Parts: sequence; C-alpha cells; structure tokens
Amino acid sequence: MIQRADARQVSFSKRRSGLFKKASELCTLCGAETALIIFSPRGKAFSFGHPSVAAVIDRVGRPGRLDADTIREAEAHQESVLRNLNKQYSDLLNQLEAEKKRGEELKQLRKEYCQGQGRCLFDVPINELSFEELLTQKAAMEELMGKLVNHREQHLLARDSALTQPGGSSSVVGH
Amino acid sequence: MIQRADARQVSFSKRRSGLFKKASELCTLCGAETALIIFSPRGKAFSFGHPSVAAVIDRVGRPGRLDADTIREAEAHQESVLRNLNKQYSDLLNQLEAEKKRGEELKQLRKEYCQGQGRCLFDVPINELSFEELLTQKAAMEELMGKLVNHREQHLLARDSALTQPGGSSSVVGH
DNA sequence: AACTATTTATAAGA
DNA sequence: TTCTTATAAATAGTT
Repeated sequence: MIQRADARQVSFSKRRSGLFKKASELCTLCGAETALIIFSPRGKAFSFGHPSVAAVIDRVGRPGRLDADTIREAEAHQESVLRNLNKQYSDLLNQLEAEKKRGEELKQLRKEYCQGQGRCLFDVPINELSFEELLTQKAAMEELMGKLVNHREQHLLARDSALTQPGGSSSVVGH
Repeated sequence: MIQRADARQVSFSKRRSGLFKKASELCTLCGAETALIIFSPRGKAFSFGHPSVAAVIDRVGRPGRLDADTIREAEAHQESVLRNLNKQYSDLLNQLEAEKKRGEELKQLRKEYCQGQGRCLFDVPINELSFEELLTQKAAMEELMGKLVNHREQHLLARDSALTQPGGSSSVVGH
C-alpha cells in the first residue's frame, strides 16, 4: 500500500484509467466480454462494461439455476481445489525449505571465500519467519474452507424456505 | 480484433492475466475494492474480486433495500477472511519472488566460484511453475467463493440494475 | 512455454 | 489534473 495519501490518490487515478484501457483492449482485440467495477478508497464507484456491466453480470451463472446438481458440482470442485491447495502449500514449503538451505549454503560459501577480506559481496539474509507465516496461512485457508461449507448449507436452507422467491444462480462461474 | 484465432486466444490469455494482476495491484497499492468478470469468446468465465466479486457488486448503491443488512452481517466474517486471504496470497507471492531472487543470486555466485571445476556443490533447481500455479489456484478459489456466496446479487442486479451502462464506455456510477 | 524487440504503463517531479 | 521523463512492465511475434 502506497503510504502517502496524495501519492496514493494520484496512483489510483492513473492505474484506474490504465485498467479501464486494458479491459477495453481485451474486449476489442480478443472479443471478450468484460465487467469491471472499482471503488476508490473514499467510496466513489467507477465502472466499465462491454457490452455493459449489467449484461456481463447477468450472463454469470447462466444457463442453470442453483439446484442440487450445481451444488454437488461446486462441492466437488471445492474439494479438488482444496486438494490442489494442500499440494501447492506442500510444494511451496518444500521450495522455501530448499531456498533456505541455499541461503545457508551461500552463507557457508561466503564464509569460506570472504574470510579475512573485511567485506562481502553478498549478504542475503534468510527470512526465518517464512515457515510460520506459511503455516498461519494454511490454517486460515482451512478455516475458510470450513466456512464455505457452512455457507453452502445455509444457502440450501434459505433456498428451501423461500422456494417462491426467484433463486439466482451463482455470482461467479468459471470452469 | 486480432484476426488469427490462435493468436487471439494466446493474446486473450496473456492479457487476461495481465488485467487480473493490474486489478490486484490497484487494490493492494491504492486500497481500492474491485470486481472484474471476463468472458472469453468461447464463453468461459473468469473473475477477480477484492474483497470478493459479490461484495463489490453488492456495494453498488441500493441503500436501504430489503434485508440487505442481515445478509451483510452474515457475509461480514467471510469477507474479512477473504480479504485476509488475498493479502496473504499477495505476501506469499512476494516472499516467493524474493526467495527466487535469492536463488538466482546464489546461482550467480556459484558460477563465479565453480567455474572450471567441473562439478558444482549446489544445484537446486527453482520450480518456475509455482507462481502461475498459485495464481491459477487463487483464481479458482475466488470463483468458487463467489459461487457459494449468497446468490442474491445476480437477480437484484438483473432486475433493477443501477449499473446499466450500454455501449461499453467507462463511466462513473458515483455515490 | 521461453525469448526478446518493442510498445506501453507509470512514479516522480513540475 | 495534466505534462514530462526515466524506468519498469506488458506483450506480440517468434522459436
């Protein structure tokens, strides 16, 4: 986060227009349909849509309403995502461990070659906190996944108790 | 519009990920809240949202409508978790980038010191795929989040959209 | 997927 | 906000 408030505001303006431009180009060059909504830190809203914000949002989750099959599908997807995430985290941990080892080796190497020189060309500290941070994040992820299951169940209940109300499908889709 | 279909598809992929990155940076650097939905020419949907697509869409001005407050309350915790998760992913990416850089520096050092020795003490490859895989996971998770988040927005928006902006030009929604 | 020549975005300063 | 400019990043074309 940019610290100085004025610089942050300027950056927001520039990046916002840059983002709109990129979104527009994506539509024009690649035939995509895009909706983009941005709230500034002060709560002012900006939007871009091709062919329109509403049209793109309206297209999400179509065809199909939120039914048992959709939910089962989402659930299956969620499980596979969780599996993948677990693997990713494991890989990341391994990678970080390897990097840390490298750092140690570098330290060692430097000691051997820099001894008595009074200065060292490389002084790359290893961040010892990496692993704890990772574990924290993994816990947060698992908590989130638990929350997701609860939300799904709530929505099932809400649907069952409000069958006469129009039940829109998912807000976001993409498989 | 890019003529050759294969080039168009490649360009779409590259620009889509670029756009997501820019949107993410806007949120991180400037404290903005952003929702971005993209449909590929073939109809596949991609999305990015901070704190979530649904949260941003829901924020678009319809004050005092129905029992939005109740629903907001139910979503509050989920949003904060997601916001936290977004930040943690960002942090993790930065961390990995730093580690990768360190690895490169070590490689460099090794080159300098191992030249001509015919063997090297250190040969720990960097997994170049981790970053993109992680981004893919993040996107997939956000898609799923949106899917399981309450599905009210779509119909509200479709019905009394305050967002109708025909023609694909960027515009201010405003509060 | 990688590489790279080129274009484009943007931070800082005015 | 707009303009300028040095630097960094995105990306189209190519392998």
